[in-house]
Amino acid sequence: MQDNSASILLIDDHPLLRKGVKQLIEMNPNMKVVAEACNAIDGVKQAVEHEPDLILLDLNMPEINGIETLKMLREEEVSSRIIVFTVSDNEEDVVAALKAGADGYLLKDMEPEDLLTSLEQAASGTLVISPRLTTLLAQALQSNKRSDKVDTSSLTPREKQIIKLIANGMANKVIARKLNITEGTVKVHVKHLLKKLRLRSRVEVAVWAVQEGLN
Amino acid sequence: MQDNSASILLIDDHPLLRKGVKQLIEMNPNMKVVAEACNAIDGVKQAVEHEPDLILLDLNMPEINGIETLKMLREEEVSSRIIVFTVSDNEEDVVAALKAGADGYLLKDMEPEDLLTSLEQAASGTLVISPRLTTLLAQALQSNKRSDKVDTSSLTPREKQIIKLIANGMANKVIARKLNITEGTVKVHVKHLLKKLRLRSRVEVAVWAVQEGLN
DNA sequence: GCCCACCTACCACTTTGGTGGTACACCGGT
DNA sequence: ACCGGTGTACCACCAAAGTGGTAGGTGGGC
Repeated sequence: MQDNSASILLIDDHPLLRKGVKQLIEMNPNMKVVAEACNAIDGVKQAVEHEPDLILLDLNMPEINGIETLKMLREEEVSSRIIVFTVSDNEEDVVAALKAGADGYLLKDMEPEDLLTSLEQAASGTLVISPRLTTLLAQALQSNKRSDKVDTSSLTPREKQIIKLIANGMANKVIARKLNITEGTVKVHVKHLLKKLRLRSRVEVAVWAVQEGLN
Repeated sequence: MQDNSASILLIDDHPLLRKGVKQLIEMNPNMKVVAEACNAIDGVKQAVEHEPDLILLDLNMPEINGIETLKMLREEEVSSRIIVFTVSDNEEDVVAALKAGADGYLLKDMEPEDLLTSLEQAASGTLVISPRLTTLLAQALQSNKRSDKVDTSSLTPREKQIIKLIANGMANKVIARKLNITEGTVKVHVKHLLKKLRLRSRVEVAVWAVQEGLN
């Protein structure tokens, strides 16, 4: 806050890389590295102490990995924007990072000048993502299509309909009213679909349906 | 299958645009427009009849919109790759299309040559997405962070823990064993968190937790 | 015509879930 | 030293969910 340059914290277990990134960043007078850390514990400590505008966080770290670190930072209610900065273009990592609340995901193989502009954007509040990851993100959203372990095909239309209503949190009685059938009949359908899906309660049905994207 | 060029079906209510796209596509000898349709019903019919390699689908259509059309095509078990081709860079549209199983999402303001290469990629099985949509997709995945309508802050650690277990489909008894407390105590916690979250059953808790990404 | 899958309905029954209340122990803050 | 929040436990009670079985009506397919 003393000057108008964005303060940055680097968390990465690789000293050489920190050095390089720091040099790069400080070529831009609008940004300044105010602290560095080589592991999660120290990173969280520095973050709490400095409350930087941006945190550049590596995913591959010994002991506690980046995602965990991210969660720890969120627990501490650090207000900084957290940008994951890593070599991993693995779908799971990207999705996990974003779900954990990352404000950006940049790959280490970016061109230096692109990195700088991305960081400036991030500092100004934009969610930044390496363009290479577009397809990955789209696939993550599509998640339903793939991996239908349970054979949803054996379900009758009525059963599918009731699954959706259960996934909306409705009780048997409410479902019965909505479909103009008796509660007993709803129970019959529920019983059958539980058998078919090999689940043990409507709660499991609900979470399964939501995760499968049956809306 | 007769020749090795990719067959394409255009579904768009705008004849002029169909004409333009068709001309563009047929500049590439590897692709061929085999049919056109100006609405959902006709589109599905043509799709079933021709089973084209690719379907270019507009979202803004009278009567039945593109997303619904997409679902209808999936219902018919059409094997074609379906590429949404639209002006809408609206997050909801993109997400809905991908969740409904679109194999691509391209914006109409693309450069013609980029469109051609994207279509070629799509025909060869790649999921194609207009680069402009990256940030949008990322935001969709982050969905948890934003819009905490319910004040999750008032929950005690124990309650949060139990919410997660409920979201895993566990019964009170199972939760009790896992936490080494009595079932009665679990019920107490459930009762309290239902009040705090203003929900009416553990099923609602489960779907809320899953949607909020509390894993 | 008959069979089969599906949807519907009713029954009795057990288990699980949710409500209301009281109570005690622990801990951190005033 | 007292208070409030938290976690634990017990109780009784009623509501909801799930199980087993039987059974009638419908519509499509052989």
